[in-house]
Amino acid sequence: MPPPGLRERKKLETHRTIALAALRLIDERGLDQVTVDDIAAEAGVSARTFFNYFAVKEDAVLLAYADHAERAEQTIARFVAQPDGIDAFPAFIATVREDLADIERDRDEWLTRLRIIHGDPSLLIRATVLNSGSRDPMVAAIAQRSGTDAENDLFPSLLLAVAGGVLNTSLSRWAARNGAQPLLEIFDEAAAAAAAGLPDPR
Amino acid sequence: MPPPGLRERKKLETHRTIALAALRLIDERGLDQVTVDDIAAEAGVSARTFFNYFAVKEDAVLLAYADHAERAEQTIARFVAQPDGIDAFPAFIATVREDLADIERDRDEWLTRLRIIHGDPSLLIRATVLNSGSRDPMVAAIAQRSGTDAENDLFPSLLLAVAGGVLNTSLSRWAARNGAQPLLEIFDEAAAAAAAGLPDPR
DNA sequence: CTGCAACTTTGCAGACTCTGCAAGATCTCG
DNA sequence: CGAGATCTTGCAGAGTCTGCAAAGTTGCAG
Repeated sequence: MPPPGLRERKKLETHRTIALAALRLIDERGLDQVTVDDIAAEAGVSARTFFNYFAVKEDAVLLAYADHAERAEQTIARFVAQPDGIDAFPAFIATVREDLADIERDRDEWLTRLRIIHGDPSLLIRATVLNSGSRDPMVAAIAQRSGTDAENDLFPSLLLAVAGGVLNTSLSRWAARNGAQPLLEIFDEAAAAAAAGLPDPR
Repeated sequence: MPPPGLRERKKLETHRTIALAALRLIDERGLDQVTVDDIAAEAGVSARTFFNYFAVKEDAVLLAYADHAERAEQTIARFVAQPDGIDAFPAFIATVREDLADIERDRDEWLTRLRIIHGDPSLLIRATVLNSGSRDPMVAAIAQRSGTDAENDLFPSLLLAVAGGVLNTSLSRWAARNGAQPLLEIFDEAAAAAAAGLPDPR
């Protein structure tokens, strides 16, 4: 692929500028106390331009990067490339685990984002919706790897749902502790418990 | 508790009338093609009254009954009353399983509702959020039963998240098959797979 | 470096969602 | 029956989000 031109770079930059402006303002005042006009002004664009980048206000908090779809594709590719001989669930967990590094990298930004989400469940809703775009391809990839059928077998969808639960619980706990405990450590514990079928801890 | 008076009954009836009107119109035309005014007119109330019952338009599709909170309390109570000697996860699954009977009872209504939700993921978001109200009490109940700590242990939150995944996957599959396969059958299969730690099916 | 095509930003008009408030209607209960 | 509580309604207004067309930028070929 050719190197991205100025136009492309400007677009990514504008996206990020708006997203960070939204994150900052909403963290300070709360979602309801920040209007689209506020965010646009803070980011130095018109309100109309805001909506060229984000379909709804909430998305500005959630879509940190413009290349959301590409990232999902890459995650799927890495999942497919996991070594043979591993069951689909641990393979999927291992794949997601790799993505957590991105989050640890922008640690404070993500802690802020998660704090905001925790404070306003309507954002949580939106986060689920955003992931739903990559849902079907993921289910298809899981089906292929596990030799099941995405339409007829429960397994692929269930695996994705459970893995999502593991991820969400981990992120939420990590944020609740304000990052004090390493995200990977929490995630590993959660994944192990799920893989064991959630027996009562003794 | 005293028998509910006329006022109380009217309120429940209005709630249900609006909810069913919304379900019908949105099933026909799609969420975006139905305004609050449409729903209010169909239900025979003013638009302002609509908002006295539902905070946002989407809730009219999702809140079939006005006694949402009470039902959640009852579910928790039934969970706490599950026989001793069972681990928290199977006990929770058994509790949720009992609630599925309510859904099978209003079968067509629920199939419609799930079809609408499937067509518009933003509703799925909202459904998650609505459950978030009963989240903390549920987590607390799970913590108590499993002898863990809701704040410090990952187990209770994780259990709830995984069980939610099992439920959502089951409902979604049931709706995808348009009710052809019994919901309980699907749910049992999903619960068994999760309890086994999601091994690859052979 | 010019000029055109493609794309982005912007303002504006307008539909729609949702809230606060106060008046009027309806229910409860003594 | 009558006072008080509760519910419904209309209205004004803030805010979200979309379509459209004008104006500004960028990419690229000549």
